[in-house]
Amino acid sequence: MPDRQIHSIAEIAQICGVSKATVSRVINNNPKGVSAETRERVLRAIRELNYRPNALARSIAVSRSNMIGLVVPDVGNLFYPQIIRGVTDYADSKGYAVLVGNSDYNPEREAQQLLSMVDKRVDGIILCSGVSNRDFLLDFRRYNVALGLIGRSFDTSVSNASITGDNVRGGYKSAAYLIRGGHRRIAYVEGNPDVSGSRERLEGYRQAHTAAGLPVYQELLLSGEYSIQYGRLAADQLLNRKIQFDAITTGSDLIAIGMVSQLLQRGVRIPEDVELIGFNNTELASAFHPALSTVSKPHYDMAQYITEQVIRVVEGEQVKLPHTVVEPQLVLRETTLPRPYDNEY
Amino acid sequence: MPDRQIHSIAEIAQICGVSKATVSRVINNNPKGVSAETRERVLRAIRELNYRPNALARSIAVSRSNMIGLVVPDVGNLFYPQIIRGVTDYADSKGYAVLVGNSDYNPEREAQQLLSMVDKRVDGIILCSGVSNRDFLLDFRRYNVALGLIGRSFDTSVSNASITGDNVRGGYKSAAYLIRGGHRRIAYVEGNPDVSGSRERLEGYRQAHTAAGLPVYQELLLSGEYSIQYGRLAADQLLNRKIQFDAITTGSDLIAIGMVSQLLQRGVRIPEDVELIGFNNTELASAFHPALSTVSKPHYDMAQYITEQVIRVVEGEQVKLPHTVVEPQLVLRETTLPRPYDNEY
DNA sequence: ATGAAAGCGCTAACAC
DNA sequence: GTGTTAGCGCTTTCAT
Repeated sequence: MPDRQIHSIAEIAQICGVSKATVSRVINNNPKGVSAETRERVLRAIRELNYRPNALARSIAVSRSNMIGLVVPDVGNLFYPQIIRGVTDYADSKGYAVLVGNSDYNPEREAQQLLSMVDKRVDGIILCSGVSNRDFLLDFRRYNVALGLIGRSFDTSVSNASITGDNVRGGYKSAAYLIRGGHRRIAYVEGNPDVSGSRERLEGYRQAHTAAGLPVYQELLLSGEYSIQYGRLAADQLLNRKIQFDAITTGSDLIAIGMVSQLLQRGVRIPEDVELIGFNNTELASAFHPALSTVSKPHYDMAQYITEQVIRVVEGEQVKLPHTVVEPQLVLRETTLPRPYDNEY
Repeated sequence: MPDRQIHSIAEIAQICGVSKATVSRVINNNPKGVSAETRERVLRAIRELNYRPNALARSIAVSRSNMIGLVVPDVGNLFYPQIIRGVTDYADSKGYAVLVGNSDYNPEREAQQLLSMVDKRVDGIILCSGVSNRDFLLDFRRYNVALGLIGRSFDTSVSNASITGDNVRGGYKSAAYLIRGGHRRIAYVEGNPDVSGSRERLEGYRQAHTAAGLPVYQELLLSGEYSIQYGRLAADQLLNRKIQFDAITTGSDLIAIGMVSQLLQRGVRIPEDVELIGFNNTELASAFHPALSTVSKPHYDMAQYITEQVIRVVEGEQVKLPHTVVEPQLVLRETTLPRPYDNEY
């Protein structure tokens, strides 16, 4: 059985008959201050003993952990893989490890996760469409960790950087497209109503109606959670309560999938009887059958972008465009009827 | 602007006029060794200064980080949310944070991620259906971190615990069901062929054919990657090459979804013309239209389970059932034709 | 080029 | 009940 040891810089130093400082220099391959031959000797010892420098110890010495925290509502939700991948990819490319946590759309849990990451002294945090209120976040800044927001825009004072889709515009575009198609009773089905994105999309939905001089019916406004299951439930509710509707916009592709699935099962034809538009253009939207019409944003890129910004502030670099909002695009597929559309509104 | 400071135990000690040891005692609410009033005084200072103990410093002092590492092939793949959620849930409940990394099905990348977690001195690692070979893993044990494997079974010497579905049985069951349905040219479409699960499922597929006295045709064996996109591609290949097939088993629901999607589009009826069975019973399988018949395993529970085991070894507790394999179940839905089946083989 | 020593923020053994 | 001290594994300043 080989030696099962984690060695320390002191051991290596002793073995090579040099000081810890010297070993430290070669580890961080400090270009100067160590002769070629000692460097070689040290490197050999390191290799032979399979020595791995203790990053934690290093972190406390330099007050820099090279870790960033990522807190999302629910890593189990099929919307997040893109985000997580974007963050891990960029972080990894810059030598940062990423710590993940779930907030479960719960402000207390979210605060808890955020603080737990502070305890671990992450250099920066990426908070995904949080439920935190402005005051908490503002206060949170006292901990002096770089904070990036994705999917939510506050005033700029609460974070170092943020990127989000324009949810109002997104809600507007999908509703407007349906209105233009002649629909007058468009159901709006949202996920968690506490999330700011939900409220913003609803606002867009309202604006589209107002702009067209149409009323908004309270009974057509549903909300629950961002899941396939809830989509099913919502479809059942609409049908069971015999609420009349001729089209649907949703706050998530997952909800959309659940609804389509259930609607179809109950004999409602899509898009002939009911047109429907999802949200987010996840991988699923195009694969689903029928393929979902939806509102698209480049989540992976957005995740990479916010990670870049956060790391920039960590490393003291200039952050250009700290607060960005991206214009969502309507992607028309099979759950809507074709009609001329040129991204004109 | 409020103070933006991270304080240290020394500051708190000084402010309260006590020693660091005392502050340490109250932080770890060491029940004995500090009077009620000093405790109160210290707690107040902590609260007022918003002091957060440095977990990194603590980690190096106690040689325990309360972090566990999770490395999966691709956090962006829709199969992993369940796993990640299972791991984070259990870890969180026990006070552990989780570090995630992608291996991209690449042995070098995987080794890199594993070592990077060693550097961060995670207490344990959960490796998800890795591509590492036995020798590497065996050698890896030198670093003395608890290792749990999910989705892959080696001989027990390379890990402290493991859990996996019985892929051979899974492959067998789906092929056998199709054979029993009278099919004789069953395409087998896999993801990354380097992953052990792929080979095992293929083995099951072979066994089912052998048991029925049927030949296996090389041209019906495809593999690529675990994605919707590859499923589409595979469907096209089969069709374009005019390869005759009357049923399909796949190594992943994602591949299945891609295939169904493309097959339907090209006018192949499912299940009338071609029956198809997915693998893993992800959330998508039941939501998809038509709902996927598939092979099911309780991934979330498995993830929780392996995390529990890993944490047990970290905490020096007994690990019962360290190496577990779970029997997969055939779940029949709409991509297969109904016929009597009682999980009898 | 190399080493000694102090320091990072914490815990723990021991003394009082 | 509380303080002193050494130590965890590293970096870094300052000598030499």
